Amino acid sequence: MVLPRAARTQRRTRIQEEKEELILEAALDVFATHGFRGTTIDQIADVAGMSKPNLLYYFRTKEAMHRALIDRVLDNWLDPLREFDAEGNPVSEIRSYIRRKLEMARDFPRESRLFANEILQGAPHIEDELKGPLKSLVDEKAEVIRSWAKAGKIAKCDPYHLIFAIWSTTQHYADFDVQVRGVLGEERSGEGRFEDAARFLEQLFVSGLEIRDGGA
Amino acid sequence: MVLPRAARTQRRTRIQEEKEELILEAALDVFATHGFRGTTIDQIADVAGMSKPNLLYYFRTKEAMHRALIDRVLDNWLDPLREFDAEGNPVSEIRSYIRRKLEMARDFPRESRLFANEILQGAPHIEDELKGPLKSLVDEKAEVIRSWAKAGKIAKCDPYHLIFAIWSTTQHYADFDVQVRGVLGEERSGEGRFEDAARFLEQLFVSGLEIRDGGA
DNA sequence: TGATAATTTGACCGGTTGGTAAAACATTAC
DNA sequence: GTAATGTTTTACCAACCGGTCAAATTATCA
Repeated sequence: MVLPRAARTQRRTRIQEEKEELILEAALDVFATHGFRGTTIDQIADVAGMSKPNLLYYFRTKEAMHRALIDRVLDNWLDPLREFDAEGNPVSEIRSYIRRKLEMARDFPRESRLFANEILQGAPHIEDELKGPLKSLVDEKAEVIRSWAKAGKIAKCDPYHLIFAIWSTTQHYADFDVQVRGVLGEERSGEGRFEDAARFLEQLFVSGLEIRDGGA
Repeated sequence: MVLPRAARTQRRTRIQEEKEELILEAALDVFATHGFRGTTIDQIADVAGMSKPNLLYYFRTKEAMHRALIDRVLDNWLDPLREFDAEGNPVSEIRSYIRRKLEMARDFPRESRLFANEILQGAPHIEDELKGPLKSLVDEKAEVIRSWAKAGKIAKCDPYHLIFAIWSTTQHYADFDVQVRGVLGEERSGEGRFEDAARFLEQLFVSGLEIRDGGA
């Protein structure tokens, strides 16, 4: 038989698993920097070190590769938020959420950029996920934050915009990396910038959410 | 004569000015959502309501359109930071900088996304601007912020990362608009979200930068 | 009005793109 | 070993891409 992988019920051979991984790795590289439409199959094949028809044997279309990547990334992307614990100490929960997101920006910048590209271009492939699972999870965690505020453990604030602020500030170091490095200059563009960012952001959010006399 | 606009020394006709504007308007639409490589001249021509050769009469290449847009946007993009006044009151300067950036995200989302796309894709067309004029301006303003901190007017913090945080949180509402609206749900996706965001961000940054006993 | 310059169009071109067909080659199962 | 299955390659195609050209049309102005 000559059916490509997607048509089979079960993953079979070792070679399949390896090649699919190799392809997705290459595809991540290219999609992350050029977006869906700006990416060509030839480019991916080139990075993966195989011929285009060979690549198309494993993923029948460009869409299929993109979808496989998006599914995987979206899931990982939400992990740090899932860990957000309602029972924990508010300040340290927020602090460690920031730290985890920042680590992801540092360790998986391509994944972050793939996601950013998708959203920037109007999320044509993941609108349902945004309005479904993603929204549900955020709703749930927003409720946790709201209850902390109500209990007087942190300052009153809109929990949704708090989450947006944590997302944007942390992902900025992956998505806008070129700009960050351009502005910081060569001498401050080492990995140390992530520690500086962590220090700053923890300070900002922790003291920004501290309860004080003037409240609200 | 039949020389396209770029070759002429002076802007001549009314029709030229109108058409160029029309084209850039259309190009902004398309570039902002598909990025440079993902955009086709046909698409732009279509949105602009003219034929491709006609469009190419005004801008000889896709690059030329993109460059014209980028130049214009980059300049506007920096305006709010330029207004940042060393002599003003620190807290209200930061507050109004946030407000201005948020207004830009609300009123010029396509411009923000064009810029974001360019950075995401590695800033191939504006690397020089990033390391030159942009860096210089940020360096200058960072020095102002540092002096405020030294004078005890705001909490000590890394001024570069403060600026990054303001950029990312505000632009988030333009660049990640689909996601923001998806998460907030239909009922909170009106223009009111910008006011909520402003309230939240002003609170976050102002009290996050306030001097307190345990200070930084 | 007519001459001149500015604008618009349709037909076209070479290169690239996403994807296919079929056969050659490699691997595995018996 | 050999038959069946899985993998890779070569050759290809139709559509699309950025861009050109020359002719047709329209605006400008003496």
